[in-house]
Amino acid sequence: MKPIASTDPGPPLDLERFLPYRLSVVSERLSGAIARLYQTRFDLSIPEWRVLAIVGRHGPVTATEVGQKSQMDKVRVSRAIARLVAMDRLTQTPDPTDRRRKHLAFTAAGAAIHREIVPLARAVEARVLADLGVEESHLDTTLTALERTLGT
Amino acid sequence: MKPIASTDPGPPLDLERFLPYRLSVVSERLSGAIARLYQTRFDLSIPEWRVLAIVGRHGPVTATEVGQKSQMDKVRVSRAIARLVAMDRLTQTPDPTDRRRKHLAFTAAGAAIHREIVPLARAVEARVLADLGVEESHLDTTLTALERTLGT
DNA sequence: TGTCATTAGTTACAAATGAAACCAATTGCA
DNA sequence: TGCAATTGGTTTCATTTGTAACTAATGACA
Repeated sequence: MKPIASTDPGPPLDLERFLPYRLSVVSERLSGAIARLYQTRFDLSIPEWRVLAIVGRHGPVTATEVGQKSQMDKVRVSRAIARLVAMDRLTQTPDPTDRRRKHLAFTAAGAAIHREIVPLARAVEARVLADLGVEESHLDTTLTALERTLGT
Repeated sequence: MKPIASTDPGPPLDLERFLPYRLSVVSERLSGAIARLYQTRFDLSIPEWRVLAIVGRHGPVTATEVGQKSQMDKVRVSRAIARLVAMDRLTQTPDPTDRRRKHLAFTAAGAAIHREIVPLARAVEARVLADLGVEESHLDTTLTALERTLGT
């Protein structure tokens, strides 16, 4: 009988079986693939993509709202917006009742890009889900559970 | 009957329901929490942590092997190792048969840290899994499936 | 009203990251 | 052998990111 000291590290930890590591690798792969796709095809970064998605889904919004809905901090949001405005994909119109806020809306070019990227995103997602096979059904509930325990 | 043009974007895309986004947010949260933990307690970054885990699990290894086993590119590995060596947590001994390679091993300090961080990592993982409840059982198979389709 | 605290958004600075160039050692092969 | 191609690992440079400080505008409340 081997006594177990309270600091006994136990068996060595297998990185390949460690949940946070696996999650990170998988997420990194998927995001990376999508990032390359949008980068080469639309000169669009992931943060910029998220901003477009939020504007497309929720209409004219402020930077703060974008941040809340996209889980990005305000600096990242600010920079993504700045670039989208510079590329003439978004317009900023000051809120008359609070001149700190600016409402974001698509330009024609922005709307056009949005119309292109949404189906593309769906297609990528659909392909992954199809490849997943039977596990596909569990994925949503598993992610929901993770979001719950990690406090979205 | 509305005809559907081939470019019809369909309903606006909900970021909160978009798989790559959800995966990224969840992974980011978990990794972030762990990163802060290791940073404040051991002055250890995630890449450094991964290197220690690999050395602890696979014994003396080279930088290239670390890269393969931890899914990190060689630059990140090189820098993590450099810092671990500078902090006297790892030793590098040149391979006599190939003087480009250096075998990495723990110093006493490195081994001590490794003994501390592994149980801590397990504890974090265990807490998440416990919080997951019934979904816990699906998580592993779901991740395995994702790894398969995304090509680990 | 006047002032202090808060909020929206930007900027400045430092750290992390990756692509590409790089050096040194080894291998393949004429 | 000798030389080109490859491999292990590091460095350089540009880009991305986050923290903290900042400006401007609004709100709270004496």
